[in-house]
Amino acid sequence: MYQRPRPRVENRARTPGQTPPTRPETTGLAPAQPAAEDEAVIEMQGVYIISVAARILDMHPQTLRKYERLGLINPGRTIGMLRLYSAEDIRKVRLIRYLSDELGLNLAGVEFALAAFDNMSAIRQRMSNRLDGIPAAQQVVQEEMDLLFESLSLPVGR
Amino acid sequence: MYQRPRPRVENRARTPGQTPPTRPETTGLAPAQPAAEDEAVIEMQGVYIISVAARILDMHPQTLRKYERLGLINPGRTIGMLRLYSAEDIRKVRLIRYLSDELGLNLAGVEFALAAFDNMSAIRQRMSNRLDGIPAAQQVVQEEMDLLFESLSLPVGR
DNA sequence: CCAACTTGACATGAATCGTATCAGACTCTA
DNA sequence: TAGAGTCTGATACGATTCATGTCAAGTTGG
Repeated sequence: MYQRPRPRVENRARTPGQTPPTRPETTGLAPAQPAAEDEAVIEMQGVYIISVAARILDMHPQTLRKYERLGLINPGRTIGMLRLYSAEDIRKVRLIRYLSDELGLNLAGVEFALAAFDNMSAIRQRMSNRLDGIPAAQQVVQEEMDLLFESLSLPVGR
Repeated sequence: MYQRPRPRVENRARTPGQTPPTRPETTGLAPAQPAAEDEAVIEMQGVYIISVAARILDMHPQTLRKYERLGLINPGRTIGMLRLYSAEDIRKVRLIRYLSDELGLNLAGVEFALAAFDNMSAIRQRMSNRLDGIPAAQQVVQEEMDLLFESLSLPVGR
């Protein structure tokens, strides 16, 4: 696990379009601003540069870069190529970490699982669409596919 | 990969109920009988003790024991506790090997994938049952779930 | 301006995996 | 019944993977 100098989080939610906050990504540097919200509580809706995302996730920036290199995540970029992590990206990394740390999957397994989730979501949508005129059947599919996702014992919020 | 002394396979298909053939499981011992059928061609319908199963699969017996210890497979047993591998067991090991060797999953990932397959199969069956009175919907579910399984790019026959 | 970012390479320690071996007891075929 | 083969359980090995860490040289942006 990425070792924090102090259990502190200071990144505030920001609206997209603004310039990202610049903060050191290296270890050992004390935060310049006091924390206002807990990591597990903050309502994320902005975008963050890699050092901020790493601090939110309590992971090493190199780990995030590696995930991107492997195609597991796809954070946006500034015009100058700086990585920008959205709330969705953060959520996805948390899922990756869950699959890796809690379930013990290696990154090939994580890739397989993520692809399976995507395929399941897509098929679910396709079935729902095709059953548009049969509400009863739509209901069955919704319920059963919900069960299927639950059976994978994933953390809340996908 | 389990290194064979010679690329030879001599196990014949046997009907269940008969006593299993006894053959050395250790490496370096030359087969006592010449091969009659190719591994990839034989129609398997019998049960095999571990040394024979290992030879069919070209894997080390210890690997098969480890898979069982991890709950990945569940070969039957003789009254005297000798492992008996059915054709279904052999097929499952081949799937495990595909997930491991070709897709690069570790054993935790294999376990996750196998469980996901089982859950998908079960949900598919449940949906089909619940849509018993709506053939059109049943058809949709069958087609889409087929697509879902295909999307996992598994080797033929599961 | 200059701190923080970029890419790319390389190193480390811990963990995993398939394979391998050993000991002592048990099974089952010939 | 002799003995080849299997059983459980432990331990060990080299190769590989993973998260982390560091370095260099160049670029971005408050």
